[in-house]
Amino acid sequence: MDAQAVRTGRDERRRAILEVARDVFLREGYAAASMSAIAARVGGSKGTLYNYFASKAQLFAALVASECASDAWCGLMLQSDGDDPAPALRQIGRSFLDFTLSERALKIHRLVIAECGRFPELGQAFYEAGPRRRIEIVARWIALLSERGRLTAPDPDRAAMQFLELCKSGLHQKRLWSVDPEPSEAEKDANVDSAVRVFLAAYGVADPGSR
Amino acid sequence: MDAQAVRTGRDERRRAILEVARDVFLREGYAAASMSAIAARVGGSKGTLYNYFASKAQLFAALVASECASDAWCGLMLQSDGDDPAPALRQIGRSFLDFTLSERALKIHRLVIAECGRFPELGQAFYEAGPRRRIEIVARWIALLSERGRLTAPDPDRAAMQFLELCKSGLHQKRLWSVDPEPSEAEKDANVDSAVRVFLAAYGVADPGSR
DNA sequence: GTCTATAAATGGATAGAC
DNA sequence: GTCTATCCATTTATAGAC
Repeated sequence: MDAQAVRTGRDERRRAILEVARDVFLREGYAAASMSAIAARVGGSKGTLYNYFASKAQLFAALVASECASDAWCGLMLQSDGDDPAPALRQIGRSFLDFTLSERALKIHRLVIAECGRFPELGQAFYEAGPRRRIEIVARWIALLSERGRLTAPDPDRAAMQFLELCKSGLHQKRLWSVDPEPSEAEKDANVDSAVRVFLAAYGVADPGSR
Repeated sequence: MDAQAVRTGRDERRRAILEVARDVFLREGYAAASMSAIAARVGGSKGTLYNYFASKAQLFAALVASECASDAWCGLMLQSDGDDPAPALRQIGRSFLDFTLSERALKIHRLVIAECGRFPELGQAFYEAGPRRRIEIVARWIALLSERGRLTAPDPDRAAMQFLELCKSGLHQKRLWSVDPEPSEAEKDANVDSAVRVFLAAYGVADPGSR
């Protein structure tokens, strides 16, 4: 149908605009990014751009919303649910760290934090879609293993938060403040290993068989 | 002397400008803040402003540098060095949390993170003056107690990072993303208490006498 | 040193031809 | 729907009187 073709054509261009807008906003920040620059990089004109998004603020909001909806924003691999918590924790921690230290995650992290004063609802939305979601996934897993008697975590939510923070410890801050270029694989592994050790010292069960 | 009087007059005005600049930059962000607004709020004119700082970027850099030099940026109370680690840890954690969750710390945190792409050396400077300095203070204390046999932390630096991250866990993120208005005293205490528990489970020494 | 006035550029947003 | 051309506000930064 023609209507359908027009619809998909419009959607495609809309997506193209959002893609370019993401690049420009992430690189320049909200205030410094200009609609002119975005229009130029999309290839069209400013008139067309304003036909798709009524204002700069709305374009920015749409961009952040689409980013929230993306599954990539979760960044958590949680497949192994065997009985031994240690290897599963290591895998969770490592996939979390890989995602959370990626250039893409860091940039959007910086941008939303910078602008959540101007757009409070975006900060909230991002927290729910990202950190909060990850905490809940890990908390459910911890609760499950607690029921099975492989962990003793009376407050799974808190334990999950603590574990993820332990995995980040140091590395995320350094990257966020652009001090280190990027941590090595060995550094990441060391962080996760130590996090698992600390976590299990507090929430593990005495298991003489595995020692 | 006249020269001295002129010098202090200049320095005083310079300080006044920096004070206003801090307010404006923290509230608006770098790009959105305008030299006109700063000049107006200082009381003088733009001409005068440019007499003290050659450009917007240099004013911003001077502002951040003065903030780095401020002792307030440390935010760590470390007085009790008795033999029992638990109460000392609680005090360290609580003073750290009070500072790091304060409106002032959060705002400058957001600002520097937002602009460290444009001003990489500022991110570095702030990391050294803030997080890094706190970690070192705590690490030295942990090393001391390890020597005394009250803790078993083979890597004091890592242990210090982990402890501070544990204290923040959850609260700092939520505040940074402007989700929660401000945590209650009870919430802060609960976070620190749990952090101390986890930390001592991993790095404490078996001490039957205190059980 | 400090002011007023202004230059020069760029920003978001819109009008109107096609 | 898309383009060109433009409006109007605002920006950084400077010139020149005092």
